[in-house]
Amino acid sequence: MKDWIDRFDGLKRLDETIKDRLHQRGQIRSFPAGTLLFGPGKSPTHLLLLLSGTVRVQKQSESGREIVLYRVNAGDSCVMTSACLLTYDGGINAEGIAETDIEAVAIPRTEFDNLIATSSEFRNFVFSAYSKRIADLFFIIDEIAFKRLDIRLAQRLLDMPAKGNVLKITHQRLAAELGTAREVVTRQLQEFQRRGWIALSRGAISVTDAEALLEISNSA
Amino acid sequence: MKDWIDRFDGLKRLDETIKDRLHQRGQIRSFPAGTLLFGPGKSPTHLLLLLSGTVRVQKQSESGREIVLYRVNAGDSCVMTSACLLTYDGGINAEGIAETDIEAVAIPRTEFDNLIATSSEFRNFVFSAYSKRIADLFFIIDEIAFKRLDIRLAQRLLDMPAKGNVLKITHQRLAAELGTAREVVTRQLQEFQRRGWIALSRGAISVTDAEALLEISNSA
DNA sequence: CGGCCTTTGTGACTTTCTCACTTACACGGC
DNA sequence: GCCGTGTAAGTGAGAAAGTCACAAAGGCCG
Repeated sequence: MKDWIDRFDGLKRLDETIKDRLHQRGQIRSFPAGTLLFGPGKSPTHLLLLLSGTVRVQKQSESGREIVLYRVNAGDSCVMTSACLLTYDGGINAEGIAETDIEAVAIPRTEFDNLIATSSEFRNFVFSAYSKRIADLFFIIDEIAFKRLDIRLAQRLLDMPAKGNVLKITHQRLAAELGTAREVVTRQLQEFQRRGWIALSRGAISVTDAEALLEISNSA
Repeated sequence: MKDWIDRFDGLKRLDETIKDRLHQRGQIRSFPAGTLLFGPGKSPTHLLLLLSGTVRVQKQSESGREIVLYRVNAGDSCVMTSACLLTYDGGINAEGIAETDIEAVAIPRTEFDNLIATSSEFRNFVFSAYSKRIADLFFIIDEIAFKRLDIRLAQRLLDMPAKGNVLKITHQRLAAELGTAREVVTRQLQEFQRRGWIALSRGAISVTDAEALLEISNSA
């Protein structure tokens, strides 16, 4: 696993000296799918740069329901959680979960601080990662507050990673993706099925008319 | 306006040299209430440190509705918008508006970068400002997705700055605070009035039973 | 095959949103 | 004082979304 650095757009242009130090101090780690990377009571101690797999960041509400906030993909970094949640311990109860098996480079906090201080490219990398996350958050606030559920559901069905056109996902999880209740998702899915756009089965949804889904998902 | 620096918790402990530089490079500015500080087409060029007044950051949805994302108060900084939106121009369409007359210290972008590089205290200041904002965003996502409107409305009525117990605010604006529709707010306010908790008049709401509002606002 | 756990399905009801108007208020000009 | 003219607030009807409390499958394992 050499030269993982060049997999990160924002890091390519770092000085050679800095790259060396990153290589030296960053530890490559892997975690199996399902690992809780950080969460209430488990604050992150390292900046994670994702080499492969995806991390899902979600929030539990008091009522036990949950909502997906954003995902970190290969090539992205967990900047927000790492840099941020370190300074502020006032109980952000979001959690990060390895959605697939993942590989990541872990950079210790002190080294992170060091890099920020020495490299303007690295600063750029970090701040633009922040921006992206914040844009994501703004986006989902907008969606939850103002968009119709059928549209959002259709979008998710199209976005979701699928094998062939079959998604392996439960209604419960889809509800968490959208920040709504399971029953609502079930009913909406039934409506889609009734219209012949999808076919439902236990733990899986197969998309039979992606066109139609796309059309409705663009309809606002 | 000397020693504004000490008004910011996170900056008190800066080195004297750094403080001097801040004094030198930061320009004190004031803006009247209603000024658009940044927004679509007006990206921020400075980091603003608020000395007095409050800034409201909100987002317009495509449908024309709006929702308040967070507020920046005296002693806070517009870190998010400044540092962040500079690196990322992918159209974050949030806007910052002076809600009252405000006074702020403006730090040019280059100087900001410089400070980040040289002072670990400043880094801390910035990152913890970020954390706070992000925590705010997580919080409102949670609220919008899961909390009942009557409860949220009651909370806002209590939080809102009031003279005596009269709030000068329109239903429209309250709706934006909560990310909902005006009619919904109107009806809910009527219900509160019917119960004798508030009295409504054009452009103003007077709270007559704060106890009751408090009780309902804690009821979940 | 019979438990047992997870996932789905449903009815009945409440809350919230939307649309399309109507009514009230406030202020400035005449 | 009366009259426009905006802005703010009120309303009815119907649709969408969320809640609650169960009922029915589906799979897996002994």
